[in-house]
Amino acid sequence: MLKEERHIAILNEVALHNRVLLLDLAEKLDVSIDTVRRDVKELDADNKLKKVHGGAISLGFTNKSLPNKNIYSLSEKIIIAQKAISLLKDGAVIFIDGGTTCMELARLIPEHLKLTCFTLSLTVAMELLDKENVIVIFVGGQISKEAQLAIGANAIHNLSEIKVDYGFIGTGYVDALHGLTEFDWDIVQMKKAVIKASKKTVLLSISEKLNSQHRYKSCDVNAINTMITELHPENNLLNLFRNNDIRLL
Amino acid sequence: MLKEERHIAILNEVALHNRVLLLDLAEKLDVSIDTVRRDVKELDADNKLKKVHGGAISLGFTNKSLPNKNIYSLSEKIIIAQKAISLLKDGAVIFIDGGTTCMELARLIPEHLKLTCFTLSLTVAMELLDKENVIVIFVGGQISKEAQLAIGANAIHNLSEIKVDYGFIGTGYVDALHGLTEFDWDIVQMKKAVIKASKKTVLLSISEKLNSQHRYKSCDVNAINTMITELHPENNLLNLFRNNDIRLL
DNA sequence: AAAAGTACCGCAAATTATTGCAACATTAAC
DNA sequence: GTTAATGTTGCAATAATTTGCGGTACTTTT
Repeated sequence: MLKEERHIAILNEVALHNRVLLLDLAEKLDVSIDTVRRDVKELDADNKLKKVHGGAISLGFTNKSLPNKNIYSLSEKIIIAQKAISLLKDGAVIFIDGGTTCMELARLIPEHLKLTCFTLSLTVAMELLDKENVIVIFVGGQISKEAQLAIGANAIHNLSEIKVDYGFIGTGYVDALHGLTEFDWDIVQMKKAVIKASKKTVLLSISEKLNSQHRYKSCDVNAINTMITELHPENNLLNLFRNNDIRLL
Repeated sequence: MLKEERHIAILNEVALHNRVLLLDLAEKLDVSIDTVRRDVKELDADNKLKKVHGGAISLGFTNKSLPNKNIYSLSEKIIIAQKAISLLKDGAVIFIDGGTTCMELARLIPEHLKLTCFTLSLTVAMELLDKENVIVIFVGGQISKEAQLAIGANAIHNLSEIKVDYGFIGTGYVDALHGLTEFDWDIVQMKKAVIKASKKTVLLSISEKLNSQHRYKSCDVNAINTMITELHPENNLLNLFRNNDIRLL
């Protein structure tokens, strides 16, 4: 077998599976592992793939995670944010949660829209400062370093004194049976307070989070009035959520 | 499973749920927890995520990396901030105002110093998040778009319920005769509330602001306990302030 | 203060890489 | 056609990396 043939075959495998073990390649191509190793080394030098310990990985696969600046699943989140914005009319009083999806919501609020926005999130508040027609109210309290948002008794108390038209929240995990769950106890307390402070609660979640759960529960799914994913409302993945009186968007 | 594969999988999980336990990762990836720990350590070193006790959290849009704007008279402000920091001891409870000088103070707080910091400023709060030993409490309220800090009745009321050891404030204008003055009525109200909430008030001001005034008055100069400029305390420019019982630094 | 959970260190085993070398094939030159 | 030069391949010895485990130190929680 010619070297060129092998190179093409190797690139094929990598393109197909995103990753390949040298041992598998050696077996498949029926050459020694040393040869495969040398081949992969060359291909790596030519930037055709990335050689790693024990195998090779497709460039596309690795590059995707390199630009860390980019928000994970940004395009899906933009779809979600736009659906959420379609709910809003001038004069609405809303709450915007933290998290990247809610951040997109904040970012995509149109300039002309007149809103009053409550938030617990420093970054969301910063983002909203650019919106000429948005009144921003930060619900004070101790700031969680990890989540970059206000938590604690004071924040909860402050929330207890308001009632917004829409509360847009994210969640760490969501499951039709187990409801909205989180990793952090503190965060759960905040979600509960937000839900209580909202006439209508709108959940923003990318579909990848569906059917996952963690230790602490924020609420049941039917505590949510509207659920927005990047999927079409009729999508089969949402079937489990169709039973409850949830509006799917 | 290749190491790179795991790295990508870990970043996915972190991006998806913001936070994950090492134990969960170990189970999901079917490797020992030591391996996951080492992986997370590497990813942390590469600034792909943040490793925390027991798990990892997403950098997300945490990566503030705000372009260090050209701050006017930065070197003077650094001198002032360092003098201010010399007042602080472990366990102190302080308030930090908005403005670029106070921002420098926040930025230059040493890592080891254990503080509880109240603030009205979004940017100061963001800056303080990086300080491991600083508890950050944001005094909530409506956010002024220009000043990027909380103003209004709610914020003032919140301030009325606290008493900090040191209140570090800036001012728009300062004059020995006319005291501290501002351009904005709203801001003056906040300064007053901060002074009331501080056992000792420390004014941070570059010398360029000395002997200037504007329309609304926050307080008289002798309402200030300590005044810090970039000048040596014996400098003649400070003569007018030496009369009052102000400590010059 | 005690207990549980977590992190760090060093070690040994397993896996993978590298290197030098010999065998073989291919190419080029005479 | 023969020879020398070059390139390729497989092998073996050695080096490096990776991984899980045990012990210990450190954190957090109770």
